[in-house]
Amino acid sequence: MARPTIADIADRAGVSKGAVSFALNGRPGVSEATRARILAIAEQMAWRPHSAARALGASRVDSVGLVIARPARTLGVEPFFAHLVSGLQSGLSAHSISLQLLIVEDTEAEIEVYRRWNSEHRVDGVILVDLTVRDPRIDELKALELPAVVIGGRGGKGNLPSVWASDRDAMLAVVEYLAALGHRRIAHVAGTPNFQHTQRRMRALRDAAPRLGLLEAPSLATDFSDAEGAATTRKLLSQAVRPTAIVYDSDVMAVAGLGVAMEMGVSVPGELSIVAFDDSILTQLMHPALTALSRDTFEFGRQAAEVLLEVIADPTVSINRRTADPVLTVRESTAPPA
Amino acid sequence: MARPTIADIADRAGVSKGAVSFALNGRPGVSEATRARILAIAEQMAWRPHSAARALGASRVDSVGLVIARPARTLGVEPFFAHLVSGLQSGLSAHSISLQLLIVEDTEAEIEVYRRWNSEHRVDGVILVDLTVRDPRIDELKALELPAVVIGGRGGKGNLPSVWASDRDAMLAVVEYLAALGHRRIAHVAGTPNFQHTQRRMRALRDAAPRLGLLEAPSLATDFSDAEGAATTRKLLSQAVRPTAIVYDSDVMAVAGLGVAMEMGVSVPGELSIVAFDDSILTQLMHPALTALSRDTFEFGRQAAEVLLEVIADPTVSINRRTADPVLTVRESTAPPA
DNA sequence: CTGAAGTGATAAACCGGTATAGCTCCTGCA
DNA sequence: TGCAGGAGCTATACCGGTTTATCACTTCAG
Repeated sequence: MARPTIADIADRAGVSKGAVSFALNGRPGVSEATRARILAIAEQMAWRPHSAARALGASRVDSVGLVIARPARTLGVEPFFAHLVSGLQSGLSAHSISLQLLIVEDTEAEIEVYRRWNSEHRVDGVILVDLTVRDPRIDELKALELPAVVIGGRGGKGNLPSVWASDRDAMLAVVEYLAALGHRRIAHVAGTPNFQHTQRRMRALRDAAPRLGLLEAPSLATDFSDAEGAATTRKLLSQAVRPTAIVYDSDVMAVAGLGVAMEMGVSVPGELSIVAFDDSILTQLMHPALTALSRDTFEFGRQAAEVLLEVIADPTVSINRRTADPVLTVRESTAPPA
Repeated sequence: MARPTIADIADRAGVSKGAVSFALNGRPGVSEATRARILAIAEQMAWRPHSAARALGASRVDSVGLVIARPARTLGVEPFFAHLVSGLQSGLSAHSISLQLLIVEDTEAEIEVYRRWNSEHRVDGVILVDLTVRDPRIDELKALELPAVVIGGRGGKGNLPSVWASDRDAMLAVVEYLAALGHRRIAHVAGTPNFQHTQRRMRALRDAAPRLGLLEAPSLATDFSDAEGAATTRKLLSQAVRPTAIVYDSDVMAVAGLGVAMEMGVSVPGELSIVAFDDSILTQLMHPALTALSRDTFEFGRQAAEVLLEVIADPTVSINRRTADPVLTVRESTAPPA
């Protein structure tokens, strides 16, 4: 037989389709004896639910979506997303729910995807990353009534459920460590100021500067690319009075920055300490290896999956789950200033 | 109205459900006038097909799958997959077909996924990557009668449709260039010998060695990790007579190798030339920047999508499409030997 | 003028599940 | 003895499309 249906099982067991459905879904309506018999037959016939049929009757699809709106070129190098996706899948597969992944060019296209997914009933909910200030996606998702979980920051004004770690505490951990080493001129090569996480980091640094007695603590915006990371570093190191430490908002930019330092003959960590705000093989392969802030992105994804499933089950709940803080992994790129 | 169905459209247009279905799918059975009227109403009501309903009646799901069996840690750093996925999606979205992406630990789990997808009718076909020698997936997919396209090599003994570039020609381009520079001792830090592409590269080097007058041209197997790449490099550079050039099967290993050269005081490209078999930001960020073989992975993915759709439409066709050869991007890590 | 073929449509079955109303026993209690 | 109530199961409607059998009507050839 090509592909058994519950009707086939019902025939074989001498019961009705309904009874089989009850038995397979573990809901009351059949005796334990009958249930066991049906389950045994289903097992033996290697029955699997037809996902489309199930999605048609009930209205869940057992599938959630993740849209990433970044140019693929940037993506390739960001270990963040690969780990996130793995974690999400690990959290979802326990409930045999699949993940739809889509990479698009911009937020506009991303919103279009949500509309389509929603109207075609392709997903039960979505995961949101890279929240921006006054993010248009929030209103859109509210309007569509599509369950969603925000990753990396609280759910914004729409108060969507979220899974987040404290960017503020992370930034504080970094600068407090640098200050303890004796650094007083610390620069911050930030990401896109439009992103909320970038803003939180900039604010944390600005707030901490007086308390730590920093003479200088500028945050410089970039587009997260290696090119702008390098350019910004070049500018910083060309000043009459250089910073003695630079904090980069991503591993890619930190690596680019290290390249500039070498090119300009600035020794790391002798004359300049470098810290990356994200850890990856990239930071470990460098010479010197870079001190970096490591987060458990896999676990992040797993928790996001969990929260999303709760939200799908009950769209009224509002969860804001804080995850473990990132930890500073000290390597060779940081030392007391000369 | 929450979500219009074809029944709603039929009501509004004063025709039957069947007529609406015919009109929307561009098949005969309705007059041009009626068709136009129905299409206008559907448009106005913002109707979208319910994917599950469609999948139930017909037996296509408008969704294809890609399973990657590699540890997520490796994945993050491989730009290859991000570009491939983007390319696939670009090729698929033109036909509004979605991509199911799954990352699993090993081939066994991968096969399990194919079985599940097939029995749950979740995908119309799949893309296969990292073909191994006597790959068990081929027989499995044949048995499941699940349309599939192999990426990166011909379809193996099962003769599955494929999209590929010539690893042989690529390797020849690299060693011929190195030989032309004057190198006679070239080592090859290869990947997993279990992978077909690794084998093809090893064979190409071995075959070309006599013709190019190479004194030495060993291929050393690794697991593609940065750790083994470094260890193998250390061994090569510890020999009494060192190779003057090393070709690495991946960008990550090449970077690790460069690190070892620096650590051992071997100047690049002065005493050692380095070539990476894959290009990425990684190779560009190094100092010196690495000479690398660049392939158009995005285009690769796009073509694979195209071929897969053809195979789904007609499972009997056997396409083996060869794509553009990779080109050697020369940077600072290669020079004539001392 | 009749029969055959073709056009444009409809009604109903169907895909594989889920949800529900209702039926048949059996048990317990007044 | 009678009846309420629940357990266990069946029959059937339903989800939103696609597909097929059928039918009314026109047209055209013989």
